[in-house]
Amino acid sequence: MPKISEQQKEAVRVEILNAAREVFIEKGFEAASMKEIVGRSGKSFGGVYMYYSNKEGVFLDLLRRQYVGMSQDVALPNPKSGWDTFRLFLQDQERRVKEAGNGLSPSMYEYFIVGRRDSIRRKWNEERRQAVFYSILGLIHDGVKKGEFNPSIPVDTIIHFLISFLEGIFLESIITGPEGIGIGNQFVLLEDMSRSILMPLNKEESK
Amino acid sequence: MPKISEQQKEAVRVEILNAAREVFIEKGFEAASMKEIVGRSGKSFGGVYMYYSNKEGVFLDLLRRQYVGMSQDVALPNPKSGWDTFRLFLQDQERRVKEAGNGLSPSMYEYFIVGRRDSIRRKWNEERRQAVFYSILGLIHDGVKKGEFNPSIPVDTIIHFLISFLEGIFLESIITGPEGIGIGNQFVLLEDMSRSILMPLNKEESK
Amino acid sequence: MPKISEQQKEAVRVEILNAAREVFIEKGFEAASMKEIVGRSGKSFGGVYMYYSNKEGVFLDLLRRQYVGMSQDVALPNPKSGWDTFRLFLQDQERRVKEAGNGLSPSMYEYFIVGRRDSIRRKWNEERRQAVFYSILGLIHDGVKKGEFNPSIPVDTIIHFLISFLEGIFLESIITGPEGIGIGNQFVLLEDMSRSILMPLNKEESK
Amino acid sequence: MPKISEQQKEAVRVEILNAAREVFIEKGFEAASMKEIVGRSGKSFGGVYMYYSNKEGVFLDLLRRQYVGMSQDVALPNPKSGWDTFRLFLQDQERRVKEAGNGLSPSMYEYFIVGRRDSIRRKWNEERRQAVFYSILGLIHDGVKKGEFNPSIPVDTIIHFLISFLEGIFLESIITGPEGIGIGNQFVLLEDMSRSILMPLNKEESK
DNA sequence: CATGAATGAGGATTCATTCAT
DNA sequence: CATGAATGAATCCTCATTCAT
Repeated sequence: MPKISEQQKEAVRVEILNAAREVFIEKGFEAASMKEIVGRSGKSFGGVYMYYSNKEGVFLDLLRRQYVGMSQDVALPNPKSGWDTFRLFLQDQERRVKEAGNGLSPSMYEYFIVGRRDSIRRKWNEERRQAVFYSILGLIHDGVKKGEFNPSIPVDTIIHFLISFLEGIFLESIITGPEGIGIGNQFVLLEDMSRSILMPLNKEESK
Repeated sequence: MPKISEQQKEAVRVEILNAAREVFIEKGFEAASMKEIVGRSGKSFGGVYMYYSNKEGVFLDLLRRQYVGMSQDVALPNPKSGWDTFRLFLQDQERRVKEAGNGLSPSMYEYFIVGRRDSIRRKWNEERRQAVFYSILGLIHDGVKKGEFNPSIPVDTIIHFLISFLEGIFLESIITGPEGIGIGNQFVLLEDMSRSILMPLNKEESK
Repeated sequence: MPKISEQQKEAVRVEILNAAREVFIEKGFEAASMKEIVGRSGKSFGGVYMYYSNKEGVFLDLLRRQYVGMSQDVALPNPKSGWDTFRLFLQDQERRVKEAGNGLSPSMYEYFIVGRRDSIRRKWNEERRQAVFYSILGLIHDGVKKGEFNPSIPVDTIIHFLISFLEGIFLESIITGPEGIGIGNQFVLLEDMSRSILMPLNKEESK
Repeated sequence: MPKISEQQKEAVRVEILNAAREVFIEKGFEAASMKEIVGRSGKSFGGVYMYYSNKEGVFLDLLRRQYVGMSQDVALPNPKSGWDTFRLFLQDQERRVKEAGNGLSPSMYEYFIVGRRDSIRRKWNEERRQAVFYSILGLIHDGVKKGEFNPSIPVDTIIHFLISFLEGIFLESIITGPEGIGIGNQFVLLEDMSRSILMPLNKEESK
């Protein structure tokens, strides 16, 4: 018979994670200290280590929850047109890009860059990448099924390109700042390109 | 009257930087230790600290020289057509992307991400970004001057977009690895897009 | 009126001790963790601490039971000749020596060595030593009573010597391993010596 | 050009080792803390770690120096009779046994017992054992060469037996204390036995 | 100019024991 | 009686930088 319920455990985890998120956001992964996470969480060292076996464990739970959240957003059934859904996705990304510097993304990039040769970190990154890949794939399939999209080039390439661009503009927003890189204009251009790639028929129709 | 000439000083700096590059590439910025840099350079602590006031100084000199090198490549006068030059630029980038994980880029991203709120690091990043920005701007101006390019959208936006994409694919190559992200295909798509944006008249001419 | 009978209590103790023995054998006394003992016993921290007030308590109960077991073996009435009984004792020791590294002995030696200045541990060691001393004393007295033994030197000295040798060969078996120290030959030599000390008359008789 | 001479380095090492010896003797290997060694040595953490890479390194240097010292004692050329030399060896051991509890031996036994499954520690123990083995072997060979000794049983077995006994009486002296185990009498008995094994001719002569 | 020994605060993590439930 | 979550001091070790020589 557990002494505290799963709900209570979850509540404790959330307390720890909230403290940890603050610290990781302020300091990054490496420079974040367990002492500070422990202090801000109002717990003791032993208390935190009961829930997570090390700093990396705390960080990965934070990442995992973030991506679960994101996937659920996308996974919602949607009655809109394929293109409208795709545009909503882009708008959502634009919004996220603008506040990229204030969230967990910087720590995450640091974590994956520094740990690029560590097999465990690579696996986590792979999962994250797959999640994004399949999210976009779903959007495109949706548009294709609805007869709206007729991609003129392999879908794989389109998605890889989109991911590269999105990762890049995230990174730019983080290190250069959201101002001065014309985020809005970049997304307008991205939308135009996406339209002409996914719906090349429009052009033919306009002939 | 200095006891050793500027040339000798430069030679020492190069020795230090060569050692430092190795260490930064292997360990990243934060995890690189001055002890190892000192050891590999064959110098003493005091010796290294005579030329650079701290680890950051070593790293920044390394970055600076790398970007000076890159800018000079691009700044060479060139007799080719504007589009050919632009394509060469893209090909050069593609090549760099493929070996991004083995160079200084990972350390650099780590450095700028972690230090995104540090004004000194921001300034350095700004310079690096400007260098790339003006390189591309030069390429486009060249094409425009030669009557080949007729950008359909503001040049600023084009460049910001290119930079985002390039930063993104660099990052992907670093953390996910150069295989499995279809670098070649992404660059083909990028070339197509660049052509249709920079030389939209071609389409009309082809009508 | 106790809620659980003494038998039930004993059963719980045995469960705890079985788990504890495993852990102490694997890790030694200091490195053994209560967490692991608790885990393997299938009990809770509170449960274990109800029966033993600390790690030392668990360990000492384990030792105590082991020596009670040993003493009982020896204390059995025996109809054999004094010398045969003595030889059986040596053979039993030889067998134990060969598997010394896999039992509780290493932890025990660790415990008594590290705690050599602790009066409580000294007292326990004294008891253990007395138990062995009187076991051997019994064997010799038996032989003397039966008219077989006629020790040429003080019995005390004989026993101290025997104990030293046995402790030493145990220790050697533990730290150097049972192979390569010629355990069998050592015991043959010990037997020869014992015979010539305990039964010096034989020689004279053989004249 | 080293900043400090090898002699100065050695002096620092000796300072550290003196402090470490005290701490190891008082607390044992595991319980000794680097903090205390650092404190007593009058050095800083970094200072100590410049000379030894970890606690084990300090301890092993201490052991090594002790055994080098012992071997040198024995290695001295000696003009005495073989038996006199052997007796001196036994007397030397007796003296050491009496003060075993106050030296490094307890920590050493702890270290080798706890680490009996660690290949590095085993190797060190093997070396220590070999050193003792060959010391005794030298003594016996000396006596044989001088025509005094004529061992009635294999020399290997004699030495293994001697080592077992010596290890055992050391251990007894440590955990039970030098009083009450009749060290003097044990050594008298050992000497008698050794004589009758190494010089069995005496008996025949006495016939 | 050059050396490299020395500093010491700070890092993550462990674990026997307690006590509110 | 029994639970097991929580405590927090203590562990070893690292490393950028300084400064006496």
